[in-house]
Amino acid sequence: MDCNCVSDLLIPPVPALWTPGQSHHQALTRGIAFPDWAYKPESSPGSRQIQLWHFILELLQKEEYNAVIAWQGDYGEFVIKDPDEVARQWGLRKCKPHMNYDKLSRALRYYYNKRILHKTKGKRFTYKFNFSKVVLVNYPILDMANSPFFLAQNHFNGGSTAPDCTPEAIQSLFPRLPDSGRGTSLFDRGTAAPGPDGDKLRLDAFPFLSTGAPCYTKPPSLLGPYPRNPPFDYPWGFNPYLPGAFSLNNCPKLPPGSLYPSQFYPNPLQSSLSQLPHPFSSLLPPGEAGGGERGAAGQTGGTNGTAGGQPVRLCLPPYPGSLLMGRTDIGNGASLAERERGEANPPGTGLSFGLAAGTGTGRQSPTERRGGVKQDPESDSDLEITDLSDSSSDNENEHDFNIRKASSLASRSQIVLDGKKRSALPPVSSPPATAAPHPLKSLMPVSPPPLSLPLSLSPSVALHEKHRETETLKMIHS
DNA sequence: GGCGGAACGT
DNA sequence: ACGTTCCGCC
Repeated sequence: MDCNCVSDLLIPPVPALWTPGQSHHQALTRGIAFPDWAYKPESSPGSRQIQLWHFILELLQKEEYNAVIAWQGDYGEFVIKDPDEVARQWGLRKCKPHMNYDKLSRALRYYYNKRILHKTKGKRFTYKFNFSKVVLVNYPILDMANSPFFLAQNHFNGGSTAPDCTPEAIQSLFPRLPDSGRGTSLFDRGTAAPGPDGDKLRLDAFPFLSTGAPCYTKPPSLLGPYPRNPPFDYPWGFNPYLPGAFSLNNCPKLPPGSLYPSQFYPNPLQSSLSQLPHPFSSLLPPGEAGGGERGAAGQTGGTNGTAGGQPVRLCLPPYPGSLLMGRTDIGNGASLAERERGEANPPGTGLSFGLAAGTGTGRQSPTERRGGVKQDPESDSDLEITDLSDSSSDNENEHDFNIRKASSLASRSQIVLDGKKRSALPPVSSPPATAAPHPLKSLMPVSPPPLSLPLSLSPSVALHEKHRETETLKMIHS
């Protein structure tokens, strides 16, 4: 081919697996680590070209592109500050030298119908991700059943399995996992009629769940959450963005034998999403919702802020109310209100940030960076979204549910936060493991019992987790 | 700038 | 399917 603009740009010469003591630089400079399959050349069998929304997330995640594209405004909202540059980068990625913002934006507009994106009206070059969809579609497998988010989603779907959590959807998230290229499903689908029991997740198909290679023995959602600095704890223990647990932003070095064993492969998208903030932040009083950093930083070019005096990269979308509501972005309370007030977005209302992008050193402009090493997670997460409900119109039942659910969840999070304040969960740097109650577990009394699926990952781990769970419950109830 | 139809490519 | 390219319209 006369176009070599993909492989040499996208496939960084980095080890496929992140392990403690390995590839730290690569991982930490971007605050992420990618699974090996994420580095497959796009020309490799079974691979497909990166999708635009993923590329956008990728840019949003990169510190050096903050002047080009950045989270700004409402939750999931981002601004293309330099449309030409974004288009140029996209053209680079896709070997389309004549790409421009007009064309790119046409592609973005195609996402409207898919509910992946929508336009923030009245704000130039501003779009908004529908993270409830993105996240749900991309992270349904691990611990969703235990999360209020999942419950909410279920609720909205009449108690049936969330449509986006179908085996097909999950399969689509990992189209290039080792077996997928050979047509092996992630699911052992029963030969009988498909159904709730007919589809079993093939855990062994997930490299990060496998037991062969040195690897995290269980997904982070099953581990106790890696201790996060308040207010970034996820009360239900399942962070749909899967941040701190293995986000290298928060745990730059996973000590051997730590709560988080050696390696876990984050989904590249998840890595992007790992920078999302506390989902409940807007439900909490401002003082509890992240220090109010967002309001100041978010609208002022919004690339940086401070936390604890340390420079923190704020490349995060604001509060995911949509997640909480288990609805599309449009369906969440904040966005609904936002729409009603013409999408005006008062900054600083309950918006907070997670910490992201570790080093903060040596920022490069995209221009400086051109020709440099690029990476491409190139996840092929399909986002063909089947949203049974019309996101543009909330019926009263859903609205009512939203309110009830929100208050319920808010109180839950408050409980956890209160508990945290008193019990002083160890910070990120603290010795982990048994001392850290699992926020999800702490919610067990009000949550349905966990499905057996995740716990079956590893008997020993399951036992250990069970033990911890018991311990946690003791703590909570004492 | 933003939208979406249409034809087209891969 | 997912854009890319072009374009008329607002």
